[in-house]
Amino acid sequence: MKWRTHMCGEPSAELVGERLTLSGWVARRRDHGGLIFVDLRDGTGITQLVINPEHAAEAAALAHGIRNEFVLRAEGELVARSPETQNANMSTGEVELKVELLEIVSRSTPLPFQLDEENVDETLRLRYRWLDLRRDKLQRNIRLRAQMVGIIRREMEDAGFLDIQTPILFKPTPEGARDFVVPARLQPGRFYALPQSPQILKQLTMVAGFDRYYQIAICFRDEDLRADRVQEITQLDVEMSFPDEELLFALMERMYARIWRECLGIEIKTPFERMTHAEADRRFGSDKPDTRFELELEDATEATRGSEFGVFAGAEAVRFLRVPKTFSRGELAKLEEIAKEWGAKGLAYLVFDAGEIRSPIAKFLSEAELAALGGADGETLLFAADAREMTSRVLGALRLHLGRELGLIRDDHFTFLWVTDFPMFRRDEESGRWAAEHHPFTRPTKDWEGRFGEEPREALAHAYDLIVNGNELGGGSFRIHEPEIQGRVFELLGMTEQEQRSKFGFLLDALAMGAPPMGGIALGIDRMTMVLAGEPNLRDVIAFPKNQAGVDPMSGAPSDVTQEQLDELGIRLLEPPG
RNA sequence: GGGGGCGUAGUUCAGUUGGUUAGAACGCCGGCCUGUCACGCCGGAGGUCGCGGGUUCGAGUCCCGUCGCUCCCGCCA
Repeated sequence: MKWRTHMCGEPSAELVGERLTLSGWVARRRDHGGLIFVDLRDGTGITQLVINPEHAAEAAALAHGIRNEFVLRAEGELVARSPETQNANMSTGEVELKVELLEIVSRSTPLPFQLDEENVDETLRLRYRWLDLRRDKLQRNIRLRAQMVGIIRREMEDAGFLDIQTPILFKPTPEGARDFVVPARLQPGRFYALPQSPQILKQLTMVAGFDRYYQIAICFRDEDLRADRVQEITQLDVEMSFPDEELLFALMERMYARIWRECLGIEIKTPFERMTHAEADRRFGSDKPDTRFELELEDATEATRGSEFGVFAGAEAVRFLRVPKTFSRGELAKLEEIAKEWGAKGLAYLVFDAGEIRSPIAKFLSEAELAALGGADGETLLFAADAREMTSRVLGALRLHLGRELGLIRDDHFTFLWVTDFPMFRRDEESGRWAAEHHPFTRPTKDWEGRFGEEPREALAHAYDLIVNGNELGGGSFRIHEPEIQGRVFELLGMTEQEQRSKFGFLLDALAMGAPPMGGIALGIDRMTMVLAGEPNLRDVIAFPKNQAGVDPMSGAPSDVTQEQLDELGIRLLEPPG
């Protein structure tokens, strides 16, 4: 006995007259008392079964008891539907299976939610994830993800990269995100950490002479969650010795072109556009600009240097957006609210409306200032005057908001962009210390190699991000392979020599024993799938995700452990779990 | 850690200025139905209105607290 000769999405006019066996789930049953119709579904599609008591009395008797999501095996002849009974909405709508033999393989209790219901509570969906995953959209997303990962592996293998696995139980890293920590029974009182990234390990594979490494790696970060953020992310991790940026970029571009071609049937333009971080910030107020629409930032710092309007005169930077629309008072209030959410103290504006300027600040601006700004009728200028970084933040956010609100974004487009020459360091607000913008193993650009320590604020890194439609897909850098440079970076980040040894001694030792120049990239597989599927919720591209509190409503993880387990690990809880 | 939103039947939702027995659709159970495809028709069961407290003659509705979920900020090298 065969479970099936075809999948449920396969029957077509060409198979009419053949004897088929199908197995699948009951998507719907329509019981007419005599005739019974069943929509039988598997991962490939749906075929209609017709059960006629005159042809198959036994099957018909059985079929009255069928309910949604039962698993059936049906055998019969594939027949053409008469023209008036064809269903143009189904790919298999010209045919149906005239059932002769029917078997109920598995039954289902009534479902906790209906599979065709939208907006079902997410906790409920996660609790019964096996049902949720049967739904069209999730089937599509998860299959798309698998297809994409398949392409990635083939491209990486074809380019000569080796899939090398790195450990999941590794060493706590002092910087970056909070570690997930795992107690080590064999070393009482000591802990492993789950890797936030295989960064150091992949560098060591380069020192070890493997030359080209890749891995579909899971990375763990114990931080709060968001719609686009989970604790365990999957990334394509890549590293090469004697790196060549053009080669690396070209490899990624070829890979993405193939993914978009094979998964979506879309030809994307290669090579991707490139832009320095400084340019991205100047033009778009963002380090991950959405370049699907124009609307760029303009600078009025010089033009308003001696302005009577004190807010402009006193600000480190005065920048603005020139929006091709006149806004009402209410709309401007809304925009101001958004600006404030992002840290602005207020929102100054000039509305050039029918020959007049509507603005509470116009009276403070001189003819020369207004001339320099150059507003045309029908335009609104929206200003941010603040520390330069804040103007980027506020106007960058407003730009995105307006892009969406005014329908400027072509959402059938995919614009890929390399952002290069990132700053090497940033000031950590809390500690006042320097922190690595990318990670502490990133090398400075050639220009800054000898002097990054003198002006850390200005120093540029040989680091790059890959952006699509304003989403960061991932980023990479060329690494430091000289132990002395690595030591200087650690020092600048505030690490004593002793700390360097205890935390990264093994890396420094490795770099001191013939380390090749190296560089690579890491690209988020989850986010890539989101973009590819047009899916705004990260959890809908992950088969078994956790909720925002890091709980899996299906299994109940994380859960208690027994006292024996705790004793074995030498762990005592300060409080019993709530 | 902070802010916004939500919580009523198995599910998705409605529920008026606080007022009789809390409704609808789908699902479920029973019956009828031979061309449906969200099949149709008739009947039925199903509710701790998240939980606790308060105001009131009377609370799903108002107030306070609490829990859960969700979105955002912080955080995420």
